[in-house]
Amino acid sequence: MDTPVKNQLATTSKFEDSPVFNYISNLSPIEPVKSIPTDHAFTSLTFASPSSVFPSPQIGIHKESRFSIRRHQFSDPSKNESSQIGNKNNTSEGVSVAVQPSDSCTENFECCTSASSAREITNKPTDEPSELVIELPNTLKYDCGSPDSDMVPPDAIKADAAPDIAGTLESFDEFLRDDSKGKLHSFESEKNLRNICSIEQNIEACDWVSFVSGAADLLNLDSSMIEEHFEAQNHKSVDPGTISFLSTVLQLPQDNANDVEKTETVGIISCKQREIGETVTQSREIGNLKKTDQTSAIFSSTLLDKLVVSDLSDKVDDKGKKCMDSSSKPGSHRLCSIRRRCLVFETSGAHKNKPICDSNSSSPAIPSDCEVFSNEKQAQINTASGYSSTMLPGIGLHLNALATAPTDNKVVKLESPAFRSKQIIMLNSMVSCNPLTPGQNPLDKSLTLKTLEGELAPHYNEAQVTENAPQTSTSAVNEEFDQSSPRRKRFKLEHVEESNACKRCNCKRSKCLKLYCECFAAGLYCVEPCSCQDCFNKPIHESTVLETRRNIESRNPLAFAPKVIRSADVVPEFGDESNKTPASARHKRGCNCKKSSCLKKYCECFQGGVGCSINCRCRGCKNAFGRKDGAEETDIEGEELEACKKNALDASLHTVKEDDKEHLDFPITELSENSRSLSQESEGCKNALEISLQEVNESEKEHPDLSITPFSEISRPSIRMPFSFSGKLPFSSLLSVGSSAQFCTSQKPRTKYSLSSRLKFETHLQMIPEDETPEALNSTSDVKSTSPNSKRVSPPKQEFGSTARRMGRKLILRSIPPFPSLSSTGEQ
DNA sequence: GAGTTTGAAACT
DNA sequence: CAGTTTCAAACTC
Repeated sequence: MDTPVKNQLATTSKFEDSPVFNYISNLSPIEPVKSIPTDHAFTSLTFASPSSVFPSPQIGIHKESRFSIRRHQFSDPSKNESSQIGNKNNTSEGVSVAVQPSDSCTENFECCTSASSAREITNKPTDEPSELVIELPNTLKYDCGSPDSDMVPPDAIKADAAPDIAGTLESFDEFLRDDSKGKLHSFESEKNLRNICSIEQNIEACDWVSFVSGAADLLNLDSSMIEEHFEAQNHKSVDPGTISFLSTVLQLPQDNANDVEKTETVGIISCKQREIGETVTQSREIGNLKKTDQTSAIFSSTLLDKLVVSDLSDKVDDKGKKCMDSSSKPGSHRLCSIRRRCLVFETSGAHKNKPICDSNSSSPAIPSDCEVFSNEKQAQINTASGYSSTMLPGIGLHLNALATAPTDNKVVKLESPAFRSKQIIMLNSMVSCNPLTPGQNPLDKSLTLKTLEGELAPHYNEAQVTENAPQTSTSAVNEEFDQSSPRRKRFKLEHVEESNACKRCNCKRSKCLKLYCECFAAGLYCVEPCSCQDCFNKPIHESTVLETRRNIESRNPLAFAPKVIRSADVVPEFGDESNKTPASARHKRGCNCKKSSCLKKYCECFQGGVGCSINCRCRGCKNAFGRKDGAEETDIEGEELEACKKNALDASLHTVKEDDKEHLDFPITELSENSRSLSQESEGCKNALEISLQEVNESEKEHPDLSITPFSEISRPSIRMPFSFSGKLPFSSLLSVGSSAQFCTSQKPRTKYSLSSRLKFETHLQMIPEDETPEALNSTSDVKSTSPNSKRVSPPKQEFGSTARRMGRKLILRSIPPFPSLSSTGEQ
C-alpha cells in the first residue's frame, strides 16, 4: 500500500518536471488545466462527496454544507497556488483552516480519502485518527495510485464505506474512457498528492474532523481552480465530443450503480447536467471559443464543485465572503469575478431549483438536486415539488403527462442546444416515450412510469427546469445559456412563487391515496405545502403509492389520465370546418352538476375551462365554455360570462402547466393577444397547413440553421418556444397546444379561439401518431398531456406525409449542430 | 378560519 | 349499473 503510493508521489513530482511530462502535456488538449495545479483527484473526491451518494441524509447534509462553506475558503489558496505554482505555503494556509497536522503524506491521503467519504467521516469519531490511518491506506491506494483514482473514491464511498477498490477502479476506468482525460486526472491527482504532502509538512496539529473538512476543501480546490482556469482560457466552446463524453461519464455512474444507488446517481447526473449548462454559459460569456476536450474536464470539475454546494444560502454567503477575501489578494480579482458569476449562475440555478425544491416547501435546505437523494426528505420534496409545482406539470410524478404525452424529448435533446440537460432529457424521453409504446396498455405504462418515477422524479424536475430554459423564448437565444440573465432570473423567481401556488391537498382521511387527493390524482407526491394528514403519498411510501395507483388503474385505466381532453375535432382534416366547432376540448367523462349550473369550479368541465358535452349529465348547464346542449354562452349575461371566465381562467392558470408558462417566457395575456392577432391574420387562410408550411419556410429562410426547431418544438409543446420562430407560429402553436382548453379561457369564446392556432395545432397533431396516444385519448389531445412532454414527432397522416417527411428531415438536420448557440452566439 | 355546499370518487 | 356514502375542494360567511 504505502510503497505504491509513496513511489507514485515521488514519481509524480519528478514526472511533472520531466521532459516527458511536458511533452505529453503539450500533446494533450487538456494542457491548459495542467498549468493549474489543480487537484483533480480531489475533484473526483469532491464529486463523490457531494453526493447524494451517501445514503445517510444527515451525513450528506453535513458534509455538503461543510464543503460548500469550505470550498471557497480553500479556493483562495488554490488560486494562489495556481497562480503561484510551487508556493505550498499558500495552499497550506488555506488548508490550515481545517486541515490538521499529519506526519506523513500517507496519513493525509488517508484523511483526505476518508474525508471524501462523508459517511465514513461522519460516522467515525473525531478522536480516532488511528483508525483512519489504518483504514485510509486502502483507500489511498487507489486514490493515489490510479490516475482515475480521484473518480473512484466517490463510487467506492458511495457504494459502501468499505472501499471496494476493484469495483471502484473498474468503474473509474469506464469513467475515464477518454485517454486525455485520464491523463489529466492522473496528473492532477499526482499534483494533488504533492500538494497535500506539502500542506502536511506545514501543518502540525490535527483534528480529525477539521482535517476532513480541510480535505474536503482541498478536494474542492480543483473546482475553483478549474473555474479560474476556465476563465483564463478565455476561449472554450463546448465541444460536442466533450459533451458526449460528459454524458457518457455522467451516465456511467448509473450503469454501475446498483438499485440503491440509482437515485443518487440520478441526482449526480442532474447536477452534472446543470453544471454543464452553467459551464456552457460561462464559456459563452467568455466569448471566444476554443474546442478542446479540456472542456469535459472542466465540466466534470465544475460539476463536482457544484455538487459540493448544497446549501444555497451558505453558498451565497460563502461566496460573497470568498470574493472579498480573494479580492484582497493579488491576482484574485479574476477569481472573484468568476465567483460572482458563478454565484449568479448558482443563484439562478437556485431559483431554478427552487421551484422544484422549494416551490412546495419552504424547506430551507433544499440544496440542489444533487443532494436531494441523500436526504430522504429532500428527495421527497424534490420529487414532489417538481411536479407539485404545477408549474412543471409534466415534471416529477406527473404520470399522466408522461403517459399521455408522446414526447419528442429525444428530438429536443438532439436538436436543442440545451445540452445542459441532455442526459436528463434522455431519461425523460426514456420515461415518456417508453410508456407510450403503442401496444402497451395503460396499466403497463403506468407501471413503467411508476418504476421510473421514483428514481427520476427529481431528476425529471431538473430536466424540466433546465430543458425549459433554453427554449423559453424566441428572442432569448442569447439568454438561453445565460443563466445570469436578469430576465431569466426574474422569470425564475416568478415561477418560484408561482410554483408555490400549486396543488396543495388538504386530505384528512384518504391518506392521499385516493383520487380525492389532487396530488395523488395528478400523479404527484404530496409535499410540504400540502396540509394533508396521515399522508402516504410520499416517496417514502412509494410502494404503497404505486400499489394504490395500480389498484385504481386496474379499475379504471384512465383514472389518472387527464380529465380534459381535446375532442376529435382537434384532429380533423385540414380545411375541415369541424375544427371550428365550439367544443374543441371536453371533459373526459363529463360532469354531473346539479346545482352549480356548471358555472363554478365544482364543475370539472368549467374548472378545466372546457364546455360541457354530450357526455355530461349536468342539469341546467350554463357552462360559459359551452353548454351541453351545444348552446354557447350566448345567452349568458356578458358580465356574468366574463366573470365566470375569469374565474375559470384563474383556475385554469393554476392548472396550466407552469412549465409551459415558463417556456412561454412571456405573459399569457401576451400570448392571448398574439394568438388573437394571429387568428385574425390567418382568418382568411383556407389551409392551415399551407400557412404553417409557409411560416416554416420563411423562418427557415431567415434562420436556416434553426429551421427545424419550430417543428420539433411544436411537436413538443413544453419546449416549444422556438427561438427561430420569433414570429407567430410559436405563439400560435404554443397557444393551441399548451392551453387548449385552459388557454382558451383567456381568450374569447371558442368561436374566437385562435383559428390559426388551432389549425396549426392540428397540424402538429397530425404528426402525432395515434398509436402513441392512450387509447382513450386516441385522436384527441389532452390539454395537460400536451404541455409537459408534448408530442413526439412521428409518421403523420397521409395528407401530411410531406410535412412529416419534412419534419423528419429537419429533425435529423437539427440534431447535427451540437451547440448552435455556442458557436453562433453572436449571431443570435 | 369555520362551516356549508357541491360533486367526484369510492363503496355496496 | 344504480344508489349510497365518503371525501375534499370550492365556496360562503
